[in-house]
Amino acid sequence: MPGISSQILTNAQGQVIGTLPWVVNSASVAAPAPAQSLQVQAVTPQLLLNAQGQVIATLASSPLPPPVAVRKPSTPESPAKSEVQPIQPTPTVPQPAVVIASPAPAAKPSASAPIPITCSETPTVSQLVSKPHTPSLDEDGINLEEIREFAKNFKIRRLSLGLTQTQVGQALTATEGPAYSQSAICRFEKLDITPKSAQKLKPVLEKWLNEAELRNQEGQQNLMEFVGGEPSKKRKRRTSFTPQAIEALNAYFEKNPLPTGQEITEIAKELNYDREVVRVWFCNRRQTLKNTSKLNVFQIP
DNA sequence: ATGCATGAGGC
DNA sequence: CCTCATGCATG
Repeated sequence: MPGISSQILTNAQGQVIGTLPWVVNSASVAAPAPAQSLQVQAVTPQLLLNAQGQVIATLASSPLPPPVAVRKPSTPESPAKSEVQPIQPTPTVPQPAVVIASPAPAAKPSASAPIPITCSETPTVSQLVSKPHTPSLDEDGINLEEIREFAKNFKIRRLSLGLTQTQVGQALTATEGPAYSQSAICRFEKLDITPKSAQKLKPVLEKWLNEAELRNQEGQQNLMEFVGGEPSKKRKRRTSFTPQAIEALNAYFEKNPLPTGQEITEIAKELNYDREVVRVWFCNRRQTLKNTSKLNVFQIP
């Protein structure tokens, strides 16, 4: 899928509110406007990137258009059905012609600075008062909002590049640095992981994505090549519990999510499953509960 | 997208 | 044995 790139529109919070597909290296401009192009005529937003290729601001020749409908670029392979849903118009204030997106989420050790230092001018009341940002840090000082923000952003930008989770995973393992699988990408996007994991993944994905977007602009999409299935140990075949067993296990779990060795043995015998399998089931059950009740709380795609 | 499995680190 | 971070395998 060469030549396809997109322009990303962001609001003051650096949230992506839309993407504009465009043709990069087409032979000429003689071609009539793409049939399915958006109706954002007259508006020619520009992207301002920082050294890391991050979007730090967008320029619009006129007042920003009303929430632009996102056009889902057809993904090359996976028939992915429900990948993107319309982006809800972010509850933000009127957009000026020049909006400065989130100040490059680079290094930000802890909470945000108290009062924004402005030029030698006396701060206005609104400046002092408007502190609407509730960083909602978690117990470990992780900015959950920022994570959610990036996750949402990541998915949109990934799709804009026409990449699947699998491709990202492969590319990620191909290039240097931490490697992650499709599963990891999926879980990150839907925040089905602990805030800690998310924060660890974020920089990796961020870096990779920026590089991918750069290559894409340069036409070369040679970021993907390779992928050799290496020898993998033989795994135990995945156990498939019967609906009845699941029901029983859940019942036991409700009674006591942390059964003792004895109890596990009994449950295993009762349901006629390998003891170890039952033990792992409880472990996974507990883990799932934790993961789906953190960053995740609120969303339901 | 998720369910079950693996392995490291910690009591 | 548990928790955690991850991934292979599967519906």
